[in-house]
Amino acid sequence: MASIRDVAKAAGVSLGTVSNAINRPEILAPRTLRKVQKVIEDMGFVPNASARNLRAGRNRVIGLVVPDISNPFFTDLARGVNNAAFAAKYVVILCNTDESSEKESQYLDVLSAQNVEGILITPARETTRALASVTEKGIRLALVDRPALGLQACSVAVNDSYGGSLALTHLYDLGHRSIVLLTGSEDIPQVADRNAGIRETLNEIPASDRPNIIELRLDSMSASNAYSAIMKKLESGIDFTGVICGNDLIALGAIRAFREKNISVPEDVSVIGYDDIDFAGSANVPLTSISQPAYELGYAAAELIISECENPERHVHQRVEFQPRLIVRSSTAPTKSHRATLKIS
Amino acid sequence: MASIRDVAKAAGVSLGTVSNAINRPEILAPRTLRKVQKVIEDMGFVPNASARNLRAGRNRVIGLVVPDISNPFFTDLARGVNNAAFAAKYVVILCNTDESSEKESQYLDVLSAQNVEGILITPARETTRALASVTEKGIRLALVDRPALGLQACSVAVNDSYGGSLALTHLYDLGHRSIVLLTGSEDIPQVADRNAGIRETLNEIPASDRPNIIELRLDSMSASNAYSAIMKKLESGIDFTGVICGNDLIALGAIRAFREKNISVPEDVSVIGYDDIDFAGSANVPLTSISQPAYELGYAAAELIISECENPERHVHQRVEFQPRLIVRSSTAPTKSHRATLKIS
DNA sequence: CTATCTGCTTAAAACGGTTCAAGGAGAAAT
DNA sequence: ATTTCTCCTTGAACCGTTTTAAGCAGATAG
Repeated sequence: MASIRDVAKAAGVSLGTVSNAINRPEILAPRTLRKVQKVIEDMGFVPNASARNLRAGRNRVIGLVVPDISNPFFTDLARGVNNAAFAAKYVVILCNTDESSEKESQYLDVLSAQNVEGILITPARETTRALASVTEKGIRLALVDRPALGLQACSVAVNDSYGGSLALTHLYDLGHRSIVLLTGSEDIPQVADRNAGIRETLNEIPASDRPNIIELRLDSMSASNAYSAIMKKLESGIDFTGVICGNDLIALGAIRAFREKNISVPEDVSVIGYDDIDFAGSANVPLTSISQPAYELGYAAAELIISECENPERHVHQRVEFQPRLIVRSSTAPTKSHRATLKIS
Repeated sequence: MASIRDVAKAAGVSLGTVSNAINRPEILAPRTLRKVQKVIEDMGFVPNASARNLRAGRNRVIGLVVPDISNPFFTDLARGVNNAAFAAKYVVILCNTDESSEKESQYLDVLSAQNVEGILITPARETTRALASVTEKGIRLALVDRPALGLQACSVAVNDSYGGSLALTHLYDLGHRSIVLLTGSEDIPQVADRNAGIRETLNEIPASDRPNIIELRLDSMSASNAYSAIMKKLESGIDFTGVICGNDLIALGAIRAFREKNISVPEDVSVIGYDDIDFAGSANVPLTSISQPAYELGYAAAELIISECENPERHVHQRVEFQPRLIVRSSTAPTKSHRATLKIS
């Protein structure tokens, strides 16, 4: 590998001049500059990033730590991060923790050893300790889809509570007054927040008109689990007209169960998903869902941390919040009685 | 940030000894080792990777360049790469090229500036030139899901031709003799290979019994495109009993069209997908599909390149090929006439 | 003709590690 | 008591850059 010295020798200048040609071309005499640039070109010289980083203390690398890259939400997020980074000539190290906080803390060590300038993370649990030690090492942090619990850091999030509210309001407006809430464990902050949003919205409704909520918890938020849960629930008859699902796969699993029992969606039961995955619109019953701007989330987070890295002194930590959007498709409809009232009025 | 010198001072030893404590603990006297380790622990010292890399010429970083991380195939692949890397204490820089060969070559430059030890890549097009220049810089290369076109490099691939053959054979065995091939552009090597496999298998069948293939090309391999294509095809009646799809989304789109036209899957038409995405088994009609071991592919590729990095002299380039598997679910069945013959015999 | 200024270029000192030849301190052998 | 060994530890060189202070030459001014 050619080094800056080789270039200097070949160009007949000192090594400092070559460095200037690369980093501050404007201070060189035009003739010298051209001469050096030609040699660099000819030799295919690429400055060694390690040496550069060692000296300058910067390396244009950020880390992205996510719990599950297979989840389309995080895949989109990662795309956003990557594109924002690419635009700023940064590079991102992807760390997938498989929801394990042990792996997470190991990855944090690796990233700090790699000297990354910043870390974007969706912490598995309340990993505040490990995170604090990262910031102590001077690595900037931005929390994605989690609040910055007392940490000096930026954060980017989706308003999950509002997302829950959106779902409930939609079904409420369609006349649904008995609704199954088919979701995962409240250990997952997003789930907890959405449920909180649902309850809050519920309380704003006059008690007389307040929908009845039937909570069904799944161990794992998969289609097959949802299918079984609904099948079991249907054994004791059907005492609801709407289902709010923790994600789209759950919704699809539920719909499969309904179809099998000859319960029509949305005529008999309305089903609303969450995440608006790619396939939601092409599903057998195109799915009404809550869309999360995952790509934008990632893009914004990366921009935020990169601007902090470029301009540490002028940076102020901020909290960016994105709003989820209700995407209405064909899996939700007014209840029969609601349709009747609509006709009357 | 604490440096190795600070540790040395605090522990009352020389800086070389600290280095040895980290890299070759076995040569230190146990007492010294413990003393140094304690100080390292207390100070939370993490060696600076840039300095280390600068000196040692190694940094335990590999790059992964994929055309589309949103594609579940590449997502799984990335998970495999990440896990294999993690196990070997390597770290991976993820580069998503959005199928653009310009972005790809820019990423290759960035990676070589970052001094990565190796690059795993699924080249967008025939990018041989840019790749050759990468190997010249001493960066090791492994091709993923593409043959190593004359390059000195390892490669890891899935036998796509065999995958196509599997699909055709499955339908053939079920008695299908008129089959729609609903796929994307043959510019995509995988598509081309699968189709080649199909044609090859076709030619091995006696002409008298050879299925008729109706090729339908989609601009983009999405569910909605597939839906429209099938709807249009059905306008001119139904002259086929089976559909081989370029991927699972296509299959799901096709099934939606059939359902809408009251054509039953698999009674009237058998549909087979490709990729065996996560959701395939939970779909409304659980999908028969060809499963690609994407995770294993990634894992193997990463292992391969890491072993090459660790042991350059002892390494011989190899070509690893994985076989796709047929996963039979409920979207394929014997044709009516075939069922009849089965009953007779 | 000397003094001052301007505009480039250069030499040398970091940056934070790894590695290796050389040194030192005990223990064992003579 | 001296020599020889063994086992650790040490100091210094080096990796490839960036950066800064100093140097040099030519131009302008006095």
